[in-house]
Amino acid sequence: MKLAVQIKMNPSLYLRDPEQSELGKNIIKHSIELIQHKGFEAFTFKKLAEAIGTTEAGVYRYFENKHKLLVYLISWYWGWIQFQINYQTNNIKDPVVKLKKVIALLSTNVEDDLNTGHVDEALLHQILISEGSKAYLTNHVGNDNKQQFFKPYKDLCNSVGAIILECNPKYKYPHSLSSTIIEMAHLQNFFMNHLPSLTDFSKSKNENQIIKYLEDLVFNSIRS
Amino acid sequence: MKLAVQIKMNPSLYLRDPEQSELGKNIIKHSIELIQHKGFEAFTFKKLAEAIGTTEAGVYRYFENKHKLLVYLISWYWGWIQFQINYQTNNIKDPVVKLKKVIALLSTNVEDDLNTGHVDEALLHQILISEGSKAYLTNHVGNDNKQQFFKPYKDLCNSVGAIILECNPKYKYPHSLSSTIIEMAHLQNFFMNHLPSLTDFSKSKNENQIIKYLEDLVFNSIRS
DNA sequence: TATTTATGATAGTAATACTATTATTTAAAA
DNA sequence: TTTTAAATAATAGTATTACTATCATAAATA
Repeated sequence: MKLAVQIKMNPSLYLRDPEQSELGKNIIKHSIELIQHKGFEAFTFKKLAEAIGTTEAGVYRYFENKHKLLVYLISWYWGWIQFQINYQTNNIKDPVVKLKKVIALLSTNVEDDLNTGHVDEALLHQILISEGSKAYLTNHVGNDNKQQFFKPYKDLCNSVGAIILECNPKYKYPHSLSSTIIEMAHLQNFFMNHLPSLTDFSKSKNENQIIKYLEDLVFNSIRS
Repeated sequence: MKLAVQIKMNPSLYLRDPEQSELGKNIIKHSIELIQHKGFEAFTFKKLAEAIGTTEAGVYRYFENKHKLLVYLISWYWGWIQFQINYQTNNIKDPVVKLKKVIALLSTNVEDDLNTGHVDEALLHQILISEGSKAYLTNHVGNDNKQQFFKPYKDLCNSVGAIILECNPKYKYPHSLSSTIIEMAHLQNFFMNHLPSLTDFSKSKNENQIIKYLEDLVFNSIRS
């Protein structure tokens, strides 16, 4: 039997639930491929429709615009990562070990999760690295936030913050450190591959170095 | 006599040097105001032309497209910050004091520098917070990088990295820590104001807390 | 004074980001 | 099984964006 992982999505992100139809699932699948390949700026609903074999209007029936589609994909990813974290740290007692696991999960290039048919998590991870911050770096972030578009991100930030506090209940900046870990796991990866002189990982381009850097950063802060 | 600060810009960023004419200076001045006010996505050359009282074609004679204009503004800002850092840490011997000064300069909301007539640094600082990462988070980052568009950022990262090494010559991640400081000085500020639950500065919304957080993060790492 | 150079005014194009309409297919309810 | 509703396909159309091109005029320079 297939263990179907279902991520609960905020309904105000879509007009029609893409999980409920083949066309919807195709929109998700191909938008991930296209955004990853062309970049979010060059991605259009017309190109998406062509890739699927439907029409522009068909896509608009599911998503109001490409920004909401991006936020949908990103929310999905955070929900999925949250699930991975819960699952993989479930029976770990030591909060330090737990936090290391979280850092590794956030920094490692993901493999496609076969439990989620139409979503390629490896590509989605790449989208998060290159496009993730565009979800909130907009003029309408306030409105989007009111509509709870960023709840999965905030929830994740809270979970990680809680583990940080388990490590050291007196640490003063659990949320900021948490958002720093999450953002830097992605940004140092982007820099490593595209602007290597902004990192110290230029030669080997190995994500394990990012993990070591983040562990060094995080545990020196927490333990002091 | 006026101490005119001139930031040397990469000529491949523009078609005609905007510093050399009134129209050019107006393009800089009004683009800063418009991008800050409307956000980069909603900013267009047509709106800019209307604000200045020229035509779209007039703007296109100076900048090939709005992305290059954004990169121009951001490069200008990094050049200016570099100058501020050099100037304000000039006679400081202690690298720890120097690094604290750098953190403060990067994190503090800037005042308009009256030595630079057509550039409002306070607004430009806001642009860096909200739009800064869009300069490099594109599909054409490789090409842009080849054309040296990000040199001012890299130079800054190197300078800060050098100070970090002065504090502790054995520290392993000077560049990554440096880019972490620079990015987080802006991102924690954005979060504080727009997604406060991703930070621990929600109530007071005071940038001094960001400075304290970054100092804690940085010096615990360096000194260990 | 002649001539280069920058600007202004105007037009035009291809692509983007949508909205609307109608016909057709598919699936669910009666 | 028929009726009805819902989803999709096909097509068209609009306003805005992101440009390029042309030509006249004003200002600066040789």
